[in-house]
This record gives sequence, C-alpha cells and structure tokens, in this order.
Amino acid sequence: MPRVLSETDVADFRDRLCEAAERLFAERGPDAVTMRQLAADLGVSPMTPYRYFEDKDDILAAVRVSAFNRFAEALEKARDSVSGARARGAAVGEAYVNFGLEHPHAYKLMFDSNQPHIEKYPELVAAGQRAQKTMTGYIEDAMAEGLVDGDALQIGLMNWAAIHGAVILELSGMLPPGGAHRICRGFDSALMRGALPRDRDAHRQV
Amino acid sequence: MPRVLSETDVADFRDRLCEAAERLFAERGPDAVTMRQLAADLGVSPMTPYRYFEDKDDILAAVRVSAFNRFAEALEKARDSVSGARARGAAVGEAYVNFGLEHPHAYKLMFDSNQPHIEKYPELVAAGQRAQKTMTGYIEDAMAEGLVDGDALQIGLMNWAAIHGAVILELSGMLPPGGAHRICRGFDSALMRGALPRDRDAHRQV
DNA sequence: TGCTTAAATTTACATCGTAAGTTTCAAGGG
DNA sequence: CCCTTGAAACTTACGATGTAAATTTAAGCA
Repeated sequence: MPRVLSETDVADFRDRLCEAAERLFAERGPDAVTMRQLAADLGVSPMTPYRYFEDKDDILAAVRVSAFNRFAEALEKARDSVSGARARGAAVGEAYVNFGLEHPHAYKLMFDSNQPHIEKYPELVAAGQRAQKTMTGYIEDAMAEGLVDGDALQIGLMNWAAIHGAVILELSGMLPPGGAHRICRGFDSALMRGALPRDRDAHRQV
Repeated sequence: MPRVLSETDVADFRDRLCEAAERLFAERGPDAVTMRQLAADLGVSPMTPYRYFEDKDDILAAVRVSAFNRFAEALEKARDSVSGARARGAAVGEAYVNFGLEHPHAYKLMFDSNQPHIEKYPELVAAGQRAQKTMTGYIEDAMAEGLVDGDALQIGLMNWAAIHGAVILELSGMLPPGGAHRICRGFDSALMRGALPRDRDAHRQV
C-alpha cells in the first residue's frame, strides 16, 4: 500500500496554506493571492493545493473561517472578562473595534469579501454565527437585568450594524483616529438611553 | 482630417457600456462582466472600450459613479419631499432602505465592491460624498431645530452606519422581510431619544 | 481623387484557474 | 529482500482573461 496522508498532515498543510494566503493578502494585496504564488510560498508545485482544497474559493472560505474564529474568540474573551451586562456590552464593543482596527485584513476578509455560494461552506456559516452570537447575545443579558427593553435580537443587530459601520468608516479613512471607538461608545450610550424601559409606553418601541 | 468623436459621442458610448455592465452584473453575476462580453453586448470589438475607458477598473468606477448619483438623487428627493427635520430624517432613512432593497445590485456595487485606488477616481469620491452628505446633513437640521444634541457629524455617521448595516443584513437574508425598515425606524427613534437634549428627555414623544 | 490620421479591429502575449496525464516513492506481500 | 501498488506530487496543457502592439478602416480636407 502506498503512503497515505494522515488527518493531521492534511490539517497542517491546510493551516500553512491559509497562513500564506492571509500573509500574501495583507502584504501584497488580493491580486497577489494566486494558486501559483501560494504553491511557491509552500515550496510545492502549483497543483498540489488541489489535493487539500476543492478549488480557490474553498481556500478563501477556509481563510475566512480562520479569521471568524479568531474574531469570535476575541469577542468571547472580552465578554467573559467582566461581569454585568452593561460592562459586557462596552467590553465587547471595544474588543470588536480593536479587532477590526488591529487586523484590518482579517476584518476585510470576513466582511468585505463578497463570496458567492456561502451555502457551500457550512463551517464558514457556523464561524460567522459564532461571532454574531456574542454580538447580539449580550443584549439578552442586558434585558434580563432590566437595562434595556424591546426586541433583544433587533437591538443586538442594530448595535452590530452600527459598530460594523463605524469600523468600516475608520478603516476607509473617513474618520479621525479613535473615531470608531468614539462612535461606538456614543452609539452605545445613546441606544441604551433610548432603549431604557419606561414606565408607560416602553412596549411601543423598536 | 479624419473623423473625430464628439464629446456626446464619448459620453453616449460610456453610458451604454455602463448600462451593459450593470445589466450583466445583475443578471449573470460579477464573473460575467468581461471586456469581451461587454464589447459583444455593444456590438463592437473587444478592444474598442479602451478608447473610452482607461481600463476595466475605470469601467467599474464609472458604473459606481452612476449608481451613487442615482442613490444620492433618491435620498435628496426624499429629503426635499417633506419639511421638518424629524420627518426628513424618517423620509431619508426610508428612501435609503428602499433603494438598497429595490436595487440590490446597484447597492452592492456601491458598498460591497472593494475597489482599490479610489483616489484615482475623483468623480467616484465626489458621487459618494454627495450621497453621504444627505445621510449626515439632516442631523444638522435636527440639531438646529433643537431635536438632538451632540456632535452632528458623529450622530449622522452612527445613523448611516446602522442603516447600512440593516440593509446589508436584509440583503444577505439574515432578516425577515421588512426587517431593515423596522430596524431603521427602531434605531432612529432610539437614537433620537438617546441624543435628545437631556432636560427635555422625560417629556418627549417620538 | 488621394492623403492624413483618429477610430476600430485584429493579432498576440502573459497570467490566471484548473483538467488531464505522468512520475515518484513509501508501505505491504511474495 | 525486491517487487507491486496506488495515493501524492509533479508536469503539461487548455481555455479564458486583461490588455499591449500592430494593422486596417474610413471620414474630412487638399
């Protein structure tokens, strides 16, 4: 019987290729991420990656899964680092903005690359949802503590959308340094005040 | 002297090519927008567009300029259709979401396509700023009317970011039909309440 | 009518993703 | 031990792309 790749061999190669792809993307732009260049970086022939990935789109999906998982990890770490829904919201928001600004390429890979046929990559969907869960979940905590009132998921999505927008704006140079953090905090406090439970007509909101 | 293209000849060709590009993008996806296909659609040879555009990226920029201008026009029309800062905010927000949902391809061309070297296309930057101006400008009106308090640009950007996020979420199927409109309205009222001048906070109905 | 020259076409090339064919070489079986 | 086996890696090749360069076409003036 011939030599057979172990599962860790496959996983190792996939990891190394994803690293190379992200480095190429960050250092030399999206056009530099070619199958031939990736293969050259790993010291293999241009067709070898096809033993480990379906096609180039599959590589992009794997790189994005990796980025989403690191992102989710950062958010979860921030969430678990403090207690109390109010502090958690602030910590997660700050961690979100920090990640986006410190890893702009990973952030763009996650949210800026419009990958068609996402449904073909359940791992990617799962990794994305893992990140989303932390972004929207702490609103439920805030609601349980009576800090906000209304539809938890909707408020969470609003919050997420706004923070994402702020990060995108700062990454594209449309805000002064620190602008995203400031917007994020301002939005947070405004929304919190706006979504405060009120004695009479709170049910009407959102 | 040989035949020379008039300015309207050039403008006409550019317009026709942009229309073909947007139609191809909408009907057959981004990969179908090739120089050869564009030329075939216009009934010319594959190199002819190079007399009217610098390169393919220049075509994308022109298509985006066109989309941004139509978008800005829709926002401005909504803004001017009612009076009073409060109603204007709602009208612009609704027009924004409507445009995004009714012209998803134009919307994605504007905000989803990550075009490097934007600085090479001042018309594109200008068209983008024209749209942005309406999105952030009405906050200044609201402030002048004493409806909100704080940094107008910052509140405007927050608002923009949140609405954009809502549209993106609905376009990607993560919200139920009408979800973006609902989020937009909810966010609007929450932000307005949160950014109210504080002494009037208790009595203000939204 | 020819001449001039911008506009349009044709041809050609480097590079891309990847299908197909070929070679290499480690792990059993004799 | 050497031979066989077949997965893994490599080489080659193809069609498509963006576009540079060479070539052809045709409109306005002499």
